Amino acid sequence: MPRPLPAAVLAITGGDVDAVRNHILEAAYRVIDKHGLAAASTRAIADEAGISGGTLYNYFENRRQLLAKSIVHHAKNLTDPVAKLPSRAGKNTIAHNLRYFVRQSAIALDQLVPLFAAAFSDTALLHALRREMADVDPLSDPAAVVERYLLAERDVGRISPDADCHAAASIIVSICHDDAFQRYLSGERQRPRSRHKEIELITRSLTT
Amino acid sequence: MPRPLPAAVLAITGGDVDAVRNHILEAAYRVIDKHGLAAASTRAIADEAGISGGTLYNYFENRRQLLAKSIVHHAKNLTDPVAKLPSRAGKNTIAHNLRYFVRQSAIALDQLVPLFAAAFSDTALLHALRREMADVDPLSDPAAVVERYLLAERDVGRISPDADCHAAASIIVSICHDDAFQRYLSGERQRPRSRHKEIELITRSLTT
Amino acid sequence: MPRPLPAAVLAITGGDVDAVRNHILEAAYRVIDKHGLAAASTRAIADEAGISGGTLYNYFENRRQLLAKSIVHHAKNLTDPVAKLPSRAGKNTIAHNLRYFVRQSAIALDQLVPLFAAAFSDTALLHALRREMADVDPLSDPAAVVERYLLAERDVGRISPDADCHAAASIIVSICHDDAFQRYLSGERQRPRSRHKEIELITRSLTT
Amino acid sequence: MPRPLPAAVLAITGGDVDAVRNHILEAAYRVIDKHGLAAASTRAIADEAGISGGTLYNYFENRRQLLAKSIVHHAKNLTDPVAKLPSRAGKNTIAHNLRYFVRQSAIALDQLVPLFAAAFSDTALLHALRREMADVDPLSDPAAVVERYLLAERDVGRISPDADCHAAASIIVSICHDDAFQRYLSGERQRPRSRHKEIELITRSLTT
DNA sequence: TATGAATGAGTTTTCATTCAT
DNA sequence: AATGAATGAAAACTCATTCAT
Repeated sequence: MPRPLPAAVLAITGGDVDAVRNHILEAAYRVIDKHGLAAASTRAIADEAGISGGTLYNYFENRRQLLAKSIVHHAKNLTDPVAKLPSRAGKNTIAHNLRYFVRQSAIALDQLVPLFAAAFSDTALLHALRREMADVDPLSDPAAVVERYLLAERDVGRISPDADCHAAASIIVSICHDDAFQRYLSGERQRPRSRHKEIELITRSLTT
Repeated sequence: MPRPLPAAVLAITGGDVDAVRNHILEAAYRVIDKHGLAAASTRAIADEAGISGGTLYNYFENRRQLLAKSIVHHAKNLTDPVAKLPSRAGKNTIAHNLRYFVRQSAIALDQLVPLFAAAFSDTALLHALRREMADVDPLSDPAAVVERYLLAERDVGRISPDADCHAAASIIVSICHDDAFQRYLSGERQRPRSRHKEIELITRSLTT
Repeated sequence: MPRPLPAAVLAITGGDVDAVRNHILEAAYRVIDKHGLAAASTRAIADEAGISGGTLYNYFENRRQLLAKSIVHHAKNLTDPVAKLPSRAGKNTIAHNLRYFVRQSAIALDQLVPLFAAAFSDTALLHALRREMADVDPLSDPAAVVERYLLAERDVGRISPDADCHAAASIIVSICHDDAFQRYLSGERQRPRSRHKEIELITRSLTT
Repeated sequence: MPRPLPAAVLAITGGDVDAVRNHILEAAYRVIDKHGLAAASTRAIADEAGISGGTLYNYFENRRQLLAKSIVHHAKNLTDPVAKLPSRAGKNTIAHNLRYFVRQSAIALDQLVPLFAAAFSDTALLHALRREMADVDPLSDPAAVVERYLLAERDVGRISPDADCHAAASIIVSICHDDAFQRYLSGERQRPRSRHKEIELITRSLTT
């Protein structure tokens, strides 16, 4: 019973060690996404990845490390598209651009919130997660991204010089986070709220 | 053979069925609060309540329903103090009152966030929780409370007639929620952020 | 699937809690005796006892505690017959009585040696065993028993007043122990060596 | 593809098959000595030897055979210093020489006892061990060594002609064995007992 | 004839749930 | 309408062994 990876897994990974590791991380994500963290047993992850249970331990120290790495791995992928917001400064309206940000980050957050929130229930996993997150680039922090965008708008004169861009950015991001939590809590996979009104309130305060 | 409840439990509850049920719900909360959801086994809850493991099933369908009811039960208790905000309309400054709300709700949320977030890890528990929450009085929804307060301020003329009180209230609440999650995620039991700047941004927009 | 103990176990124990505990201790001993400590998994013990694996944990903290208690439980039973040696003082010959002791203790040691020796391989088990042994009556220590016998013989004048009864007793016991180890190590369940010659050497030294 | 052994191992063994085998046996002993038999996994042994896990199986049938050979290999090394006892005949006192033997063999036995006792826990390992021991030179048996020494003393007239040297030797060795077991069982790494009194009892019986 | 990843049966332990008492 | 022992299916993790490379 020992040897090669199953054909299906070999086909995907080419047998490359890093590719197998990623394959497992993604399998873990799919399990959490579909059935929740509580269902993400080593058995379930191994099944989803199409490998044997023992094989997980050739790639990861233990279940918690695997889950933490899976969560951060996914978070990195998701925050990338959001990072382009600052380059939109000067184009369209500010409200339009912020709505775009809210919409884009909703897509990412709908995937991330269940991951992070779930980790809250497991102290040890939360610790592992914090360890993994310490390595992530702080520039990709969404609040910083939004603030950079608003400052760019101020530079091109579309926001009043004394506007508090930091507070505004922080509000925007909080709204996104809370919306995502509410969406997940209420259950029906609803469309994100557009938050037109709230964005309008913010932009008005920035431009007057 | 059916025996009476232990003396200690009888003394507290008087043997009243609803009182026993509450007694168990509170025991469950204490266990979760002290040792986390993962430690909230039926055995641990029964021990904390001072009754036998089997007895739980005379009062609740199963462990998940018991936990969900316990979480919602506690959430209700916690939102009570916040409900008094509207009566502050006309006194002090608006920013002062909103800061008071943010401070008060942080106290409640620091207890609630771990409960809810933990439930996110368990799809079945999350479903049970959603079912229980459907029965909760929507008037006690914090956003509605804040909005009622702002409308009262508009009635007394301290807010401009065309201000969007709904959006403002919704923003305030989102900030509170997100802060509480961030506090828990970052790990150190920090003091809540005051959010002066953000509240100032909101109030300025309401009064001009 | 929950309830009563299997009929076979009920028949033996009458459902009495202490009887069930003893039943498990004896099942554990049988497993160790037949297949060695390494084979004494909780699964194997539960099977031998005719109960479910989880039930073990209603009676014992963990596998190690169960094994340690099983070993000491057995040791107590076995050393009882040996304790009668001192009452033989004055009857038959001394050599005859010592040979009787060697023969009797061989019966006990053939059962005990595998238990104790095996425990040597598991540091944690050895610790648990020492803890359990601390509660055993030191008067039942075989060397003390033999010495009491020899002193009794000295009192009745069959041993010279300046004989070193302590050293002699200690030698006798060492011989018994070593014989048992050798028997177990060599494998064939041989008859114990009579040790006539060695006993003769000792008795001669005690009587001249 | 077949690769050469790692440089470090080649340097030690010269690539000679028997040398590699010995290298592994010694690595196995070091692992058992440091962390106990339970920790002597193939992985741990391979790591200690500086080779790959699979390579073990080119030199040994299976883990059990490897361990058994390692134990016997080590036992042979340890009994060597003891073998010199007979050459001391005629020098010092007999008691002095026997005490020397008891002291020397304690050093060896403190290493051997854990090895052998541990093997007792595993029926299959015990079988393998017995098979390996069948090949060992019986002349190196410690009891035979002591007896040869005592006979030599008899030849030079320091022991009475009708003394039972065989019984005496056997007693001495038993004492050594039992002491070593007791030392290990009692846990504290104590100094070996000198056994003056017992040796005196024996020597008196040999010389009168 | 060295490698080391894959295997899967095996380990100990936990726990929600049931039901005879 | 309380009890608590029995259950057995899970859980995370280990490890001897194999064999394609």
